[in-house]
Amino acid sequence: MKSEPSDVSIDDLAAMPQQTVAWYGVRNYQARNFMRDQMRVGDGVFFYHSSCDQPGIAGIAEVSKLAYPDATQFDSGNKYFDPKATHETPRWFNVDVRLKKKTRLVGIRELRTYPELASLRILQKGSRLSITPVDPAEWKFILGIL
DNA sequence: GCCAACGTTGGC
DNA sequence: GCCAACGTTGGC
Repeated sequence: MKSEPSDVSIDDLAAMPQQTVAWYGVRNYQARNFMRDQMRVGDGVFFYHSSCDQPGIAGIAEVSKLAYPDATQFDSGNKYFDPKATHETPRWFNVDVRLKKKTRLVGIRELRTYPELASLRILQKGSRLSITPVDPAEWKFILGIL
């Protein structure tokens, strides 16, 4: 899961109550569907810093709450407000994510050097999705290089 | 700041 | 349903 550290960094997450953050503001249908349809409590998450000086994996987290409606879609003063969303039929969801541990920063450049990660979604050309699945083999491999 | 690669919008 | 125009993402 990508986060801009200027918004929420791994250290910000560590400082939050229960070291948990609601993953609000996702306004992409594919990313939403991953959260809503596939992510389950206890699923592992790589916390990735994007759009910053040192993009890369900054820590490990886990899903701590199943998908639920993203409150920001109903707030007309919020930048993530969606006039087409209603409480009856919410359009956007978020999960809660809890920090497991901060790791060394594994930069995207380093990630690209491993043949084992050649098909990692985030490394594919044109991949802009903020939430992407990680294969079990990729997950294990990355754990091994931390 | 650039720009490739997407996603979304809206007229037709 | 097509597709041009526009907006966004995100590494560099």
